[in-house]
Amino acid sequence: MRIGELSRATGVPVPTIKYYLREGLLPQGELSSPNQASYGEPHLRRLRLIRALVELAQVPVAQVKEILESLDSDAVPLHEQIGRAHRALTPTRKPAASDEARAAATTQVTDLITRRGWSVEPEAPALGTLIETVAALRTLGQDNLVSFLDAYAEAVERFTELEIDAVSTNPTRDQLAESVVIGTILGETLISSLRLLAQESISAHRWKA
Amino acid sequence: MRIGELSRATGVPVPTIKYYLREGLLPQGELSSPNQASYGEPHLRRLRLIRALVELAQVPVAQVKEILESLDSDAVPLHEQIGRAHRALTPTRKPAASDEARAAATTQVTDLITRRGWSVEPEAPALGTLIETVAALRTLGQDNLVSFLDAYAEAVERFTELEIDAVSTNPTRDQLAESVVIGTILGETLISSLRLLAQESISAHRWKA
DNA sequence: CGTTAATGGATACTGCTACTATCCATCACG
DNA sequence: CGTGATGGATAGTAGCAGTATCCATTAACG
Repeated sequence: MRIGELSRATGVPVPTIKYYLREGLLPQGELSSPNQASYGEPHLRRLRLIRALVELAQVPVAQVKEILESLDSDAVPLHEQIGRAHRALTPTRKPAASDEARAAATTQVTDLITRRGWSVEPEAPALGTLIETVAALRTLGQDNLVSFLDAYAEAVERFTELEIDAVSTNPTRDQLAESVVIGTILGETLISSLRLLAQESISAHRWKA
Repeated sequence: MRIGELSRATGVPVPTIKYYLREGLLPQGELSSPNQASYGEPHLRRLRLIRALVELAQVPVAQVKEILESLDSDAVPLHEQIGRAHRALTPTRKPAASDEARAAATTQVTDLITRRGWSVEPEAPALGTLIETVAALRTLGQDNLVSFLDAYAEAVERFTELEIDAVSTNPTRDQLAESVVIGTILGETLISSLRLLAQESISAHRWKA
């Protein structure tokens, strides 16, 4: 397959594919002559994955690169691969909430984690986001929403477990890792759309006319 | 309150506040002289909301503006207000999936909606995203994840209902609308962090060393 | 009452991201 | 042999989210 066919098969413009090659998102094709390379099935799959992450899930290109690198490093254990992907997904945010608000949110969140028996290391990237979010919700006067933390956590735990079971049927380690990452990222887009639809439906029943 | 105090109270730099004023995200303060304006409690709340949406939820400034406008238009019915916010949140995406893939995804999604008895208009902004996501998942060979659509939908429906009940305790219509919008957007950040944590925990139990 | 610092308003500039566009020296194919 | 595509390099672009600068006031302190 040459670059043009790759482009036709996916709808991605040739210059964009060249850009992904430059950035190292897409591995180089095999060179048969100084200006002739051939791409295979893996390139096609990879390119589709890139587009799904960039377009649908709105993941920045730089982070897609990190995620793909974590997928390709099959020397490291699976749990660590997932950790890297998580880190790539979580922007390091400077603390915005006030100190008191964050302190309160921190205890609430750690309590929740203890209550659910989750084993989460204190440097988990998502922890900071969760704490800041809880703090922000309180500061914005939405304490009643915060009171659902447990309900959210339970629901999330339930289907994350389902998801990991499903994904565990993958034959090879590589495919398993890929499924986890795709599931994490596209799963989020999925859930978020479902949420909007559910909301629209409920809002229609409750408040329409 | 003058702009400097607003800045000190929120940690947002003065030039940034000026920028939000320029862009119409933040209403003008009351002018007492040609170069002296005073801002009140509402401005403070509004500014905090803007920062939460921009920083935590990563909503683009232009869309925050639309969302705030939908909140401020209290002449229109609540359901329509929510619809506008949803529209602001959903980027109009050009179809990326192949026609067959999208057709299949479309029937699957509409079936789901019928099954759940949701009332969703066909132009609902989230519908397109959901369909494209399902199509992408199939194209990427993740059919087993798609098989959870129903489980996701059920869980989502359950806590969306809870959420709306909670939010309905708000005394005024304005506050209700604001709560719905904050809940929709920050709730998503919340769920997404919880999901990462749950995943980390389960992955630790299952695959660590 | 004079001086210093802050303010509102306008305009310009910056850094970053995700591409596009252009060029050019090969190749492949009819 | 000519035409069009290719790989590779370099340069340019549009949009976004602020920053920076300037200016003519005005507030606040000593």
